[in-house]
Amino acid sequence: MSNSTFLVANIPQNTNILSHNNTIPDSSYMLDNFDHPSYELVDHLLLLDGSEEDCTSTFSSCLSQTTPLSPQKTNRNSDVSAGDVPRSSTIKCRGMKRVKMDVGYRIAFRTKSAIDIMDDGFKWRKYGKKTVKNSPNPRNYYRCSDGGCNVKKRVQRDREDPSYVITTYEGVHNHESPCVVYCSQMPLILPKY
DNA sequence: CGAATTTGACCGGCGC
DNA sequence: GCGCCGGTCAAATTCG
Repeated sequence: MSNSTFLVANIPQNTNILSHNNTIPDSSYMLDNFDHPSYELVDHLLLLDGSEEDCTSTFSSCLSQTTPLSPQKTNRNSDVSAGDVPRSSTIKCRGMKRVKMDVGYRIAFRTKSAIDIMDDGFKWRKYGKKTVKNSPNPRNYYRCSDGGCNVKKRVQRDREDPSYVITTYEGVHNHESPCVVYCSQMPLILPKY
């Protein structure tokens, strides 16, 4: 198996997503602690450098299996929507020059949700929207609105079942989640028994 | 009125 | 080299 992991899980009710620490969370932690009244985490796909897996195709084709797909080259002639998880991302600098760089950490989640944007504790700024080939649903691009934080996420509805939302996080936050900061500043009140 | 979002244009990568 | 496609920029527009 390559350095990617694929898990399928029905997540027990518990705590909020991405509230663990100041980074993209540990996937097992998220799986253990995912909870939100509006969404249900169904699948997640952890992708590290070098993975060539395609989240959308993986999610779409693996709903009934729990083993990882063998890595596949994105093929323009197939019905795979290329680019869900690129091997590396490009960052465009001023003057439309792009600098290729390793993204380091990617993780994709498939959640059943009526809303597109999960409240993960971070503040995101939308910077693009794109209709992708072979998908009726547009893909939305978000960037962490914290200055200096380069984390991005892509949000797209599952092309086979629009009731599912596929969210791909890319990068690691270099700051605390505003939610964590807020909670840590609150006085600790313990219930009396 | 400043911040956030929308959206058309542009760019680079890749396959042919 | 050309065309397709995904990703990003940035001006225009909308929102609070």
